[in-house]
Amino acid sequence: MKSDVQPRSDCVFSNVLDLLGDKWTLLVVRDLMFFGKHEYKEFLASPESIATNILSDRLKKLVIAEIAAEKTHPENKSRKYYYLTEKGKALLPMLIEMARWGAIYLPDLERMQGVYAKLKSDPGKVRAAVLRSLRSWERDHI
Amino acid sequence: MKSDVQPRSDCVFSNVLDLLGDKWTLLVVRDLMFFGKHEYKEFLASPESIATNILSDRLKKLVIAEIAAEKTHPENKSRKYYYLTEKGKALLPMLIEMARWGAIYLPDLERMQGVYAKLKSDPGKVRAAVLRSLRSWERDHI
DNA sequence: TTGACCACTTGCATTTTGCAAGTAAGATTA
DNA sequence: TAATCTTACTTGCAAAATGCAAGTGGTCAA
Repeated sequence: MKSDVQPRSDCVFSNVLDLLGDKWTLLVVRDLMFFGKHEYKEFLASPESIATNILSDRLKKLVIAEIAAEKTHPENKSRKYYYLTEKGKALLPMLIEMARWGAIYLPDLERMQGVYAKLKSDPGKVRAAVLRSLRSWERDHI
Repeated sequence: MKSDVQPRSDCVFSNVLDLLGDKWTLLVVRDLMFFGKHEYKEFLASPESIATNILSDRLKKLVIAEIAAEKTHPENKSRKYYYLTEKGKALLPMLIEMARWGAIYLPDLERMQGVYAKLKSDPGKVRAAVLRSLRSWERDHI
């Protein structure tokens, strides 16, 4: 299903950026992918302090784009789980390359040194571990 | 040299997106990387029809971030060449993974079929060819 | 000297972002 | 059962970003 945004052209980069090309969307994907965050308040608690209307808007767009999916919390109807679809998990290689670029050109990010070291030694392993963790959570929750 | 944008956090994704996370910046990088475009009017002619003030702004930011560089045209002082720095060329793996994601999830983009086929058969070759082309242009012009 | 070209800048309207307060549904507690 | 709390938002409005269309200044060629 298509986003209702009119594509600017039929270039793959343009189309991807129509979906993901803002400062917040990929941070939500990051939280889903790497930080085991699945609920609205967890995303709100990320260090960048996203605004509530922006978070709501981005989650909605990710669901519409089928990059993420949502389900009502099994025990508490006030809460929702968000999680990545296969389409969303498939963004991992791009995010890994983004992080590898950052390892070289943004080396001083204190919080990233552990991740940078792992990416340097075995990016394949990082990828496998992330996917394993995502699937494990889904087995338990979906 | 740092951008004058205050980072939102010390996460690599957040920092990269502070530089690149809008709809236009990576399209300019795309034109530099893949389409042999080096001048302002060439970027203006891309199918997405970027606004002149936005293009100017994004080129300036790419130069400040040292992702691109500029030089006055050797024969005509009214014109400028823009080209990717090593830092800019190093975005290629991320762009390749973005395109590979698009090959799976945005398969119907008519303009992309040739690129999709090449990425499928030999992404390493694509990468090498792009870098070769960039360096060749630089030997002739910088 | 004039007109064309190129790379922008500018003023203003529109859109997006983000703040802060508020709302509704559901859960918990007294 | 009612009051309070929690959660996920929505809303109104201000600020910032985007983008349109016109304009500007420097350079070049005729």
